[in-house]
Amino acid sequence: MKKADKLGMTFTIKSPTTVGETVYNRERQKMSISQQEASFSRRVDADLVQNPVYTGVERAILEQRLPPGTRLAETDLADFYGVSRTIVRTGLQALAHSHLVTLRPNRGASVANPSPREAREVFEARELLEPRSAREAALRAGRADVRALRLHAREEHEAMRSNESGRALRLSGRFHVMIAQIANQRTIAEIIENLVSRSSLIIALYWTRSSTRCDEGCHNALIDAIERNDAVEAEELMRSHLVELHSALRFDIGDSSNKTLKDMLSQ
Amino acid sequence: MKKADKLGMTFTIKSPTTVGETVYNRERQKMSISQQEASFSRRVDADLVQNPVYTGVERAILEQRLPPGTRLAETDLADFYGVSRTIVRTGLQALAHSHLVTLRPNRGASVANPSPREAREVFEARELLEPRSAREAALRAGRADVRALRLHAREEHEAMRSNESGRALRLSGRFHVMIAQIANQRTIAEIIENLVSRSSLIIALYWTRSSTRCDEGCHNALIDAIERNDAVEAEELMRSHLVELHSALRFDIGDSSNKTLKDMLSQ
DNA sequence: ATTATTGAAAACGTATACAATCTTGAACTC
DNA sequence: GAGTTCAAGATTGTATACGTTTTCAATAAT
Repeated sequence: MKKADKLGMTFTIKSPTTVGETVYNRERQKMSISQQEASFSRRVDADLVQNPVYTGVERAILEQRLPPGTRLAETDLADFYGVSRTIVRTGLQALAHSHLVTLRPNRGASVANPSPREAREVFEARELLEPRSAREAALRAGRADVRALRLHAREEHEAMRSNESGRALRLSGRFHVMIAQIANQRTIAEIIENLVSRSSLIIALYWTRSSTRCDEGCHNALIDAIERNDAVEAEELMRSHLVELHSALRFDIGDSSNKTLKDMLSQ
Repeated sequence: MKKADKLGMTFTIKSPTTVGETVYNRERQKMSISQQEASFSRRVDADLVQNPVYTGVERAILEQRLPPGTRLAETDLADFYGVSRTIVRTGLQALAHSHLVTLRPNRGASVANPSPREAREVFEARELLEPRSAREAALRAGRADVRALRLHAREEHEAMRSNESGRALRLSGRFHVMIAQIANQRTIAEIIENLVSRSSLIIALYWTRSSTRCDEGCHNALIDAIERNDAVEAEELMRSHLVELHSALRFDIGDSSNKTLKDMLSQ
C-alpha cells in the first residue's frame, strides 16, 4: 500500500490497448514482406504478444515512460494488468532475455540500466549489422515495402509534431526494424530488433541533444535510396545515420534520475 | 505411463552433473578474460545456470542427444529433474528464446527444428560476425587467453579421439564462443553464442560428412594466428572455416529421424 | 478398408498457497 | 547522533490445484 503510493500505482485495472496496435502492425508487415516459409516460427512471440505485461512494459520502455532502473514489483504489475503473478513472471523473464529488464535473484525486476560499455557495444553492433541490412533492403524492396516505409515515416513525423516524443522514439526504432525485415534476413532482423529496443534505454540514459529532428531527414533520405534500389547509397546513409546517433551519446554523465514514477505505465 | 515408456523415460531421479561443469567453465573463463565491469550483468543467466532443466536440456541439445523435433513434455522433465513444472516452464521458455526449443500454445515444447532457410541465415550471420570477432581477438589476446584456447583444443581433440562426438561438437562450438569472448565485445559475443548453439541443431539436421576432423586443424591454425596477433590471418581463417562448415550442409534432405528417444537425456 | 466421432486420459495454462528471502524502521547501544 | 539489532511486513521462489485444451484410441459410419 505504501509502496503502491510511492510508485504512483493508483491504477484502475484496464485492458491495455497495446496488444491491438502491435497485432495490427504485424498484420501490415505480413502484407508487404514476402513470407516464404510459414514453418519458420517465432512461437515464443506468438505467445508473448498476448501477454499484457510483456507488451505493456515493453512499450512503456520503448516510449521512455519507464526510465532505466525503475523497480518492477510483481504484485504491482499483476494488479495493474489484472493477471496473476504467473503471467507477470513470464513477461518479465522474456523482457530480461531482451535485456530490457534486469532480474536479480530474490530482488525482483527493474528496468535495465545499460552501462556505458553496453551502450557503446550495442551501437557498434548496430553499425556492423544495419548498413548491410539497408543495402539488402534496397535491393529487395518492392512497391509495397516503400509504401509501408513512407506511411511509417509520416506517422513518425506526426508523433514528433504533436510532441509525443516517446511515441516518436518508438516509431523511429520500428523504422529500423522494418528495413531489417525488408532485407528478408529474419535471423539478423531479429537481432537488430533487439539492439534497437535496447537503444531506447541507451538514449534515455546518455542522449545529449534535445531534438530527434535529424531522424526525419535521415529516414526520408533512406527511403528515397531504397526506392531507387540504390544499395550503395542506402548502406552509406544507414552507416552515417548510426554514427551520428552514436556520436550524440555522452557517457560521462552519471545516471541521476530522481523523478517520481507517476503514471509511467498508464497510457 | 504409456508416454513415459514410449519416450524411454524410465528415469531414476538424479541430480544432473551438468551444472557443476558449466560453473567450472565459467570460472575458468573469468580468469583468462579481463572483466572490466562487474555491473554489466546478465542476471538472467545467473538465474538460469541453476535451473537444471535449462542447463540439462541445453547441453543435451548441444551434444545432439536430443535430436530436432523431440517432444519435451513438461511432466516428464519435471519428474526427471525432480522439480515442479514451474521450473520446467521457466527453463523451456528460456530455451525458446534461444531458438533451441519451439513452444506452441497448448501443444507444449519440442526441440527446435530449424528450417533450411533458418540454417542458411544462421550461418550467414556467423560469417558476418565471427571473422570480425576473430580479428579483434587476435589483437587483444594475452598469454592466458591463448593458453585457455590451447587447453580447450586439447579437450576437443580428446573428445574426438574417444569417439564422444556429441561432446566434441559442443566443445567445438564453445571454442568459437571463447574467441568471441576474447574479442571483448560482450554484446556480439552473446549473439555469437546463440548462433553457435543453434548450429548444433542445424548440423544435426543438414550435415553431410561424417567426420568433424577438419575442425581440429582449423582451430589449431586459428590459435596460432591469434598467438601471433595476426589479425588479418585470424579473420581470414575464421571466414574460410565457416564457409567450409556452411558448404558441408545439404538442405535437400527431409528430416527423417525415427530413432527412439532412449537415454537421450540421461548422461 | 477408410474416415468420422467421441470420450477418457494426458498435457498445458493460470491462479493461488505457502515457504524463503529481503526490506524497513523502531528500539537499542555506544 | 551514528550505527547496530531484530522483528514485522513486503516481496520473491516454488509447488500444487484446477480449469481448459489437446491427444489418442475405441467405436461407429460410409
